[in-house]
Amino acid sequence: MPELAEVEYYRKLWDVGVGTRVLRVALHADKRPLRGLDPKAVITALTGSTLLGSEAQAKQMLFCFGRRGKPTAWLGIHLGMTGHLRVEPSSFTPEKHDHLVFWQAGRALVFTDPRQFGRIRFDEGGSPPLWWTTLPPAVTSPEFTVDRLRAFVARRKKSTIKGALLMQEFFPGVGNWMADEILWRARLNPQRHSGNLTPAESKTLWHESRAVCRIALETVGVDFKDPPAGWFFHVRWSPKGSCPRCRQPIKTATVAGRTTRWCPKCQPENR
DNA sequence: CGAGATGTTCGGCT
DNA sequence: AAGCCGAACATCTC
Repeated sequence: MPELAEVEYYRKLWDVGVGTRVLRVALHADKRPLRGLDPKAVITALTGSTLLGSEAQAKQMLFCFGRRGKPTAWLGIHLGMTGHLRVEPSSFTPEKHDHLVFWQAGRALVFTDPRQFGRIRFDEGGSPPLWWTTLPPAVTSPEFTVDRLRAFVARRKKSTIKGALLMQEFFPGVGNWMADEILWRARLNPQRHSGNLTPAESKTLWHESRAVCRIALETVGVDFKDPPAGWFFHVRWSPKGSCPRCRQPIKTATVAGRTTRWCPKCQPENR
């Protein structure tokens, strides 16, 4: 489920626990999401510490823990394909897929991931870890310029545009449904090669990437409500959907290894 | 029951 | 040699 905006939504769910001490930690040390992290190090560092705050970037979340108001440990969570966060009462008992639980007074903060493609990271220290501070510029940021996008698609000329949009190194946070939404709005066929985009098409791709990320964060990211009416989002979950603009039946194919849907009329192949 | 699922990583091939 | 593709990961749902 989780792309850019869903990740932001889940991050905020744990805000109720910010400023509060962690009384107990439970984790599934031998399961995939912990990726071999030393369970003792995590439990020792976080038990008795206070959740100081959190941030989301791309498909990643960073939770800061500390003592006496000073940061001492950093927990990263990537939700993978099926991960999510939630809050339970303090009487909560973890089940099979609850890989990480923080009990505080009156509540439990829970990370669940049945398919276990998610990933926990953990670092101690006074400042955010390198893997966090070196994430690429957000699509919605001023550093995400049309010139950088043109250079990127030119370099990835053998990749389909759909494939390029899924590359986290340049489009951090964009996932399968957002990529389809961006291409539909930009009227670009997902199977076209990145290297064939005209300068004008690259500019449209840049513009729509930013619009989709921004609006998704304002809707899905705030309270998990659907994106606005008229978005491709609403028809792309079934092969029988029709284009919100022209009512043409949409097409389905595997592009860049992912199920991809588009409007054959609005997004023609033209090579 | 089999296919496919909103993600990443790795190995193999060009 | 960079970069693309398909398979693998582990489980659940339709």
